[in-house]
Amino acid sequence: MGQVIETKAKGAAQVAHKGKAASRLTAEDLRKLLPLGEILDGDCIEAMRSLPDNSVDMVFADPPYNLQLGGDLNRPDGSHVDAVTDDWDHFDSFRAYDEFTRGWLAEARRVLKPNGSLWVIGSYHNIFRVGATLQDLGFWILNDIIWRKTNPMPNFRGTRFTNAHETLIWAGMGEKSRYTFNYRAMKTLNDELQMRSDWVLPICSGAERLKENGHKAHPTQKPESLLYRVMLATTNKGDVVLDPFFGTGTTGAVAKRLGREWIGCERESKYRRVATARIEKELPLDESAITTMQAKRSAPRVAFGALVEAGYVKPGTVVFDKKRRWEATVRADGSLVSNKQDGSIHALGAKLQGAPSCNGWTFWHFEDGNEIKPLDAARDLYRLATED
Amino acid sequence: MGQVIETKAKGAAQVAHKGKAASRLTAEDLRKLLPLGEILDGDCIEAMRSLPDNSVDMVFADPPYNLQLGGDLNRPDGSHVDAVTDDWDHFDSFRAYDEFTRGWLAEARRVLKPNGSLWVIGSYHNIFRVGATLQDLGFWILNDIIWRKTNPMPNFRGTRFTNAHETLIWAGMGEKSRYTFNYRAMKTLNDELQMRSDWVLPICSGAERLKENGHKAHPTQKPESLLYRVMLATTNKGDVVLDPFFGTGTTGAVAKRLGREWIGCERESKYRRVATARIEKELPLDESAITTMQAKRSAPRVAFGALVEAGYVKPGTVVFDKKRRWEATVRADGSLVSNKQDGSIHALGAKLQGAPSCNGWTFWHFEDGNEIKPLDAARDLYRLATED
DNA sequence: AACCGCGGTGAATCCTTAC
DNA sequence: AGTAAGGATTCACCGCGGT
Repeated sequence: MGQVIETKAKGAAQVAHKGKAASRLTAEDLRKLLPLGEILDGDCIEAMRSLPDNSVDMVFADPPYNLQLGGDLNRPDGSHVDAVTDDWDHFDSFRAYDEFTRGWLAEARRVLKPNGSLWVIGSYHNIFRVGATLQDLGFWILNDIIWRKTNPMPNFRGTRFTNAHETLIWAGMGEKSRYTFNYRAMKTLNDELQMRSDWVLPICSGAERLKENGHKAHPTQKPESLLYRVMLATTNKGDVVLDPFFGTGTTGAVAKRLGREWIGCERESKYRRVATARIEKELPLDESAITTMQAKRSAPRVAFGALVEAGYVKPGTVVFDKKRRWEATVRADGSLVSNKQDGSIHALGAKLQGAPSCNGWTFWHFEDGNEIKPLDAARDLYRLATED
Repeated sequence: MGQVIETKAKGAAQVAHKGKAASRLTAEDLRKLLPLGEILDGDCIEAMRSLPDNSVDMVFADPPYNLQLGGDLNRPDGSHVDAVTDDWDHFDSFRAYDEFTRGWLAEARRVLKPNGSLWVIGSYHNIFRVGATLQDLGFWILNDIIWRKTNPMPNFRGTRFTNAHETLIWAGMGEKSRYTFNYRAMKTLNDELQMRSDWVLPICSGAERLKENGHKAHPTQKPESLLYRVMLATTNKGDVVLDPFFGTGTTGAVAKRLGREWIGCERESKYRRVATARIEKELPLDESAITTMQAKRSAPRVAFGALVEAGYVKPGTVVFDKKRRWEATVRADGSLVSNKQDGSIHALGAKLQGAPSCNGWTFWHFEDGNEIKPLDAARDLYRLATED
């Protein structure tokens, strides 16, 4: 396991196993021909060519996103944002990126078993192109999955919405082909509720983030929790998982832990080295432990603006404190305005009282019929109505 | 408002207003030519042809995505695309959908102002194709937004993840083009945290869901809260919003409420009828309720020198950063001097910190009695006093 | 010991106006 | 059109060192 081999060394095997011949081999024969637990050196399309047809159960791919970043970016405190500027993420045009995408997807398709499935992760920069291309190649999308990051990087310049998620596509080989989906495992993992298409997970940081000389070893290391859920959901124990963009080997580490076989492709020797050492250290779980990891459910935070949007509090509503010392009017964005001063329910409450802070939910009240209620009461109603 | 007109009736106008001629008209002239508050009858590509170039501030589109509905597909030239339901022919079906998509997106692009923006909503069936196509046409994606449904329909057969979200794409006209984004309003709406790319909103149900004879009037009616957030974020009061797939008029209803102008296209007379009645009943909010928190950038610009001239900050005043790592003295012309270095409040702050830039208004502080205040506080006072 | 403040950082298509 | 200057802008989490 973890051994790095040269693509070239598989040259002979490639010829022997390609084409229909492979289907005449038994499953066990086929498996013996696969470089299980190895990181293939070189361009992923080339490397995949060394693998036989119809031999892999699942492909997980984290391709370059083609970010097309502009100049430097600094945080409001002046510190510099460490961007992804590596050569491997640079393409000359959408066309060039599409060609690259079509190339590796076609190889992945050849290598996949008829009932295998494909996962790809990406952002809005590339995921629409990837999705359209894989549909063109005959893949059948089963779900798109949203990874909602609990701790994304903010938008420092206040120019757009915080980019707080990434998208994964899960696809089968065709409309009629079968695929593995461990429904019960997912439901158990999710407190006996069906697992949804949005997954709330933190980004990879802390001890899990691999470092070399104090710097991150890879700019885009994915969290193990993400791969954990992917594999638990759509592979069985002993299945073969191929990752064409292996990087620092998150896929390999999680596969080993969960008792899946793995094959990686990675052209940067530095990443291969880091991944090999990482996976070496990983210990397989025993079977009983595999089902114990539980997903945390977080209490939903409700913004006052959401109540306004949803009509629980109408713009124009007059609100006031309990002693009616101050009055304010609700505006469309959930701000309050009062006599030339305005702000959020919390900020305006604080400003008017001259206090450092204020809980607007309990400070401000409104009339409901002839009752006087705090904003908090409207929030309770909203939570009841939108509960999962 | 709410009147339904025939596309054909605009035929003459169409010729007169198309092309470069439109750009020579004043904004007010142009607006008079637009069918504001009307639902254009017919295929949306045809209907959009009746609108002048560069005349619309925002397009919100909820296109059909069911690839089996061949009857919904028309080529850009208006000709009908035969339904292709054979599973072996999915490629052709995608191609027809792409053609249709390219057709309406191209018209939307022509009609949009140079600094306008486009919203499209879809699911994994179509959104990847739409996203790739709009990139190909030159649109520049600003965000992809996830509408995370609080109450999605479960996956009854337990064969996949619960499809609990839809995807929206927000795009500007090009990489360099500007666009409207009401950052402060969004931050306020989200309790003083940046609005993220994942929006948690309930699906449209209950009293909001339009019914006819006890059955839902439209199969995919969108919640008003979704349109509310879209319009509040990316349009200003009085802006023109075009919806090429108007359906039961959620876009029109919310636009009217928020003081935006709207134009719809809808080929089904039943939907036009329902939408017209619905929008008729909608009441606009009054102006003060529509007002939202304003960006600091929109406040009149004040030179620091003006504060010195007016005596709000006296020459010779010692200013310092919050941690008192640096000190400087105010000179008569509004520059600062510190230990042989000098410059504007911004330039000197940047120089001393070795930072690429610095906001001198918030960086430098001064003593006022025994309080320490940022220069920004003096600017606020000056602005209040010199308000017109 | 537990808590607090500070510094660091993460797949990011991240400014606007005047001259 | 290009350049220079003004000045607006951040959330969650982790580790460390001091109290």
